[in-house]
Amino acid sequence: MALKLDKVNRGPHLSTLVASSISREIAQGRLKPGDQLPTEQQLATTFGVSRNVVREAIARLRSEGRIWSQQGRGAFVADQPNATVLTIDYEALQQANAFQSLFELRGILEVEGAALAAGRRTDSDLSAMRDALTTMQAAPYGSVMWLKTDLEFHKTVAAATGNPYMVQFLTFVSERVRESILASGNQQRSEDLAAVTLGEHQRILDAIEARQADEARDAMRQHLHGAASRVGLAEEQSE
Amino acid sequence: MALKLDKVNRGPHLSTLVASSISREIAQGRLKPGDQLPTEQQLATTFGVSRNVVREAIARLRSEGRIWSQQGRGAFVADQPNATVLTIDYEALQQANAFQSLFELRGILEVEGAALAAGRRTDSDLSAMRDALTTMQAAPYGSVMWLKTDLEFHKTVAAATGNPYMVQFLTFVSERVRESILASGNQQRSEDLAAVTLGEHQRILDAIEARQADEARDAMRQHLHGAASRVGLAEEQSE
DNA sequence: AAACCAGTGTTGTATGATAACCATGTAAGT
DNA sequence: ACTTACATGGTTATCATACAACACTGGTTT
Repeated sequence: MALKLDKVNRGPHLSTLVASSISREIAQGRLKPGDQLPTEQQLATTFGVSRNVVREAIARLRSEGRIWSQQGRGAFVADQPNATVLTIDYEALQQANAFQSLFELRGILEVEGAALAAGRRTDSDLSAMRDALTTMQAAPYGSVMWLKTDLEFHKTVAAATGNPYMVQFLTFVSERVRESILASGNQQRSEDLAAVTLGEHQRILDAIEARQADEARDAMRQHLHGAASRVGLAEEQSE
Repeated sequence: MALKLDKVNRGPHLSTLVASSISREIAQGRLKPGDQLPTEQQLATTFGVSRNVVREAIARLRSEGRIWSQQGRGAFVADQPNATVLTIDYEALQQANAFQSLFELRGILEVEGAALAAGRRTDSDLSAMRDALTTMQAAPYGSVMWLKTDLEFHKTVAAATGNPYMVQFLTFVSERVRESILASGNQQRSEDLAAVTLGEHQRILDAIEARQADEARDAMRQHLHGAASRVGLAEEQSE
């Protein structure tokens, strides 16, 4: 059975392909809330897979709250999607403007988070941030270890806000952003950039240590601005 | 009159039970990151279900990023959970400080979103916001319709940013916040409050129409401040 | 010692069958 | 006329089995 779907190589599981395909139908409005999906048998034949695979895809979509199903009736598109879960489509992020939007959202959270952190940080928060910074200094610029500790530093800043959801959301968004950066692979390597980045981090740390919210906000904003250009984001937003 | 019998007697699917059971094992540390899960066959026999059901449960957990599996090797507990999906525990939100944290996060997104909207809104964005405001005027304060259009207004503001993720995140967070408010049920009813709330909305709308970002930010901040007190949030944050 | 190779276990997929359930129509009973 | 019971077809939920693809292991050969 040669599957002649879109050559989406993401995830070698057929159920993943089927799930994202149905999900796309919903997102693009070809399947509206309340609509009944084709029967599992029909889906199986149209996708050229077994009914079992379709069921795994359905189970996934159901757990994401996108559809609901009832025995003897069928499967239907849920009225309010994302009822309990928030997901970000990996493939959609490959488009530049989508990535830029997510980066912007991350920026808002980071910048305001830094300001909050400046007002609330404890001494243990501070030492955690320092630790992350020193380990980042040891790692070579652009390496996996470097990126990891970079994210760790930002996470410690978020943690200093004392707002657990801030940590959760920021981690989630940053993770998606990092994935896209790694996938696109346009990461310049240079020791100069390492020093610049570390300096920006240091400035954030200093501001938070001094409990200066505005300065922290500004430092974070500048850091993200620098990070955007380093990654090759146009950033032609008017202000 | 048919009374509301056990509506959920219709047991959740077996795959859901299996999935949550495995999920609990992970959450409670009996299955640590990196650990290999029992084989599908073993899980099937221990749970007393078919291997097919186990596979649907696995598919679900895999989509949630909790586990990963490889053909010929087995399934393993993922190092970092919540890789692709973001969830918010409904139970945890019942605690006041958790709710307050989520409200704070929502505030950041709303306030900065309003500022962005002021810089980017189109005329159609503006008319959508006006429509939401007029329908809200017609609904009685505190009614379901009122809450719905209230959320709709905020969604139109988010849409005016042109950032789809802003809409997605804000909708998700606001939905959780609204659920908690409805559950707690401490919603005072008063015509005065309706007028006040509508006035706040109007001010936001005017600022966005005039493309004044700072004013929009301030108006939204004040609106949320008012909404917080109306819901009975202490809000003793220092600034 | 390194490369090859067969065997075994596991996941991924396909296929068929059965039970539970829903919706609808029709006949029987009141 | 109205309700109840039954029959029928369609759908999901679940089970069972079989095969293909892949990973790992250990022995054999080179």
